[in-house]
Amino acid sequence: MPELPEVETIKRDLQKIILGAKIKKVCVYNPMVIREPSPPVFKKSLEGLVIKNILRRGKLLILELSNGSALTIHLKMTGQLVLRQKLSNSGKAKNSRVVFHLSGGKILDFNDQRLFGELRLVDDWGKIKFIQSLGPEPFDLTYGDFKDMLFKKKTKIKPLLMEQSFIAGIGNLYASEILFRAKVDPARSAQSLSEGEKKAVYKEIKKVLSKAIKHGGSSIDDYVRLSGKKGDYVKFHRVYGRQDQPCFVCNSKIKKITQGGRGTYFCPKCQM
DNA sequence: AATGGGACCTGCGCGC
DNA sequence: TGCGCGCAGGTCCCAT
Repeated sequence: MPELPEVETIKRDLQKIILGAKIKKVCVYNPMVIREPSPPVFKKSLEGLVIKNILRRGKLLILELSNGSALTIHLKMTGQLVLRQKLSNSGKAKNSRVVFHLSGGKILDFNDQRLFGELRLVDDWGKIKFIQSLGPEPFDLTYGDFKDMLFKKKTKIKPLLMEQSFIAGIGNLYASEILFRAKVDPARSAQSLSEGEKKAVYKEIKKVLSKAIKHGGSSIDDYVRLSGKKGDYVKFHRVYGRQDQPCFVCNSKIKKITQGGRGTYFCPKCQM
């Protein structure tokens, strides 16, 4: 499940491999993932453009193109961007939805089992509603900002960390991991955190995300890097996916609860 | 403002 | 072996 570290990893991989490449041909195998414009216009407009810049905002990838437009890619749950050496006779892999044939013989495959992923071609990516609704990037955040943002927030801290309009880029997995390391109960009301706890959460947001980026993200389920290789951060997970297993710190059983329809993992002793 | 639910999808693992 | 079910979680949307 791609969150900020996974998307950032893909962004950096893309910068090394496809920056400056020309989009020669676009093959659409499932038009459902193209949100705008219509799939035929999407395909026709993209062909011939050069990839000038590659950015990330929250969990969204942004490819700026030579005519000033931008291709945005949201991987949602199961989306993958994979560089293929070659494809089978059908021209696609199992879940290829859109395949970009680039100059230099590079093939970029947008693969997405569950079809939640979204591609858009827009004139001005700053005007995308989703972008405008995003909160600050975690790495741009000062502690003063963060403290102000928590002020009078009654919401539980864990769902709050996942709210993209609050902070951009944190999803279900990293929210649990951050709170474990900060020793904060995920069910606590955000405004009830002590100064020390707020500071701990703030610090762990940056620490966990940057370490995860350093290790190429977390490959559980579908996420892979551009090369098809897995991200390495799973070995640092302390709570995510570990219900009923012993806490690495105190040996208590890790618990799983549901918050806002999502699984939350935590240690009932370390995070009292 | 906060919270809960459903919707969008598919494949997997479970129990029977 | 096979069927049906619940579950995974990013985001939007609606209801309370």
